[in-house]
Amino acid sequence: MANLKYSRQRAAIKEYLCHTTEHPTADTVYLHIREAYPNISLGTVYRNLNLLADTGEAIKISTPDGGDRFDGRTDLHYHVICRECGRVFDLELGEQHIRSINSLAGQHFEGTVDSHTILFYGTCKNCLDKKSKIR
Amino acid sequence: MANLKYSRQRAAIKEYLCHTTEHPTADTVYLHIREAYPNISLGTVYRNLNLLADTGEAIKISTPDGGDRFDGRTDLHYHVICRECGRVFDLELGEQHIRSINSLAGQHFEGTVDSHTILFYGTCKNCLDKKSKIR
DNA sequence: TCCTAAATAATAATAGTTACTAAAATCATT
DNA sequence: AATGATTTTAGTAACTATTATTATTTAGGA
Repeated sequence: MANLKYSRQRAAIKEYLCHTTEHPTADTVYLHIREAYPNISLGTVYRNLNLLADTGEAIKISTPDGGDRFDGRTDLHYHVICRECGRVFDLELGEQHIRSINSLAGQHFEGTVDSHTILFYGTCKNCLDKKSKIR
Repeated sequence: MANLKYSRQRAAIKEYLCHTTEHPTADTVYLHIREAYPNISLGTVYRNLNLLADTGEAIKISTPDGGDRFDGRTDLHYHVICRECGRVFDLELGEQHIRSINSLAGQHFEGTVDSHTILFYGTCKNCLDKKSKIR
């Protein structure tokens, strides 16, 4: 499965993902990496993002609107989408909660459950502050 | 918001969604409704599915691979995707669990959390049986 | 340095979905 | 039942996100 060769482009993409918390889309990654590698192609970005997701070096987050987003943080955690600004935030509940949600689900399903993703919806601190200023 | 006029096509789509548990994609709905309304167009299906989702008469489920799926069951519940066959199943944990997951998340987030969706991954009973026969 | 496999940029192609428009259907009012 | 304002439709074009193709370049072991 892993006949991977080093590439500057992939290294730059991983580097970027690991140092941002904005959960960028492929296109956002593309626009960013482009500053250092002006001829990088969008296809290369997609291929490497999927590669990183396959090797567990990144996480792909499916959101209902807009394209998929990517996260360089790979420990088990969840995400909150702010309904106001659309930004995606990390949310950590702790492994014991994650496991208990899985087993709870397993008890209610005629089969096995081994993992899950949760997408929370709400309003981020920033947008709450903005709203309270208007009132 | 609601200047809705009746349409046979929308009624048929809702009827179908309410009587199936297969969580069809827009295309699957299209192929089905076509049997009764051979000239219905895919655009009409999409428009009505989104309309039903907007009015709360159906739920739109975003899955990582393939198109969105729709569910005529509108009470709060979750979904399990079988990794083997790709089918989507309903899973009910009960309102108290749903609320407690929301409030737990709220405690770990600098903002407010008002809802969430969970997508569980596992293996359905059918596929477990098939696997055990092979061994 | 040479060679092979992998990665790239550029482009074409695909999937899923939304937008547009003239014609048809709905439905309240006559 | 006919009128008319509004919505919905079918058909089609357009768009967005993503994957596939391919000739060229690059990585890295022998």
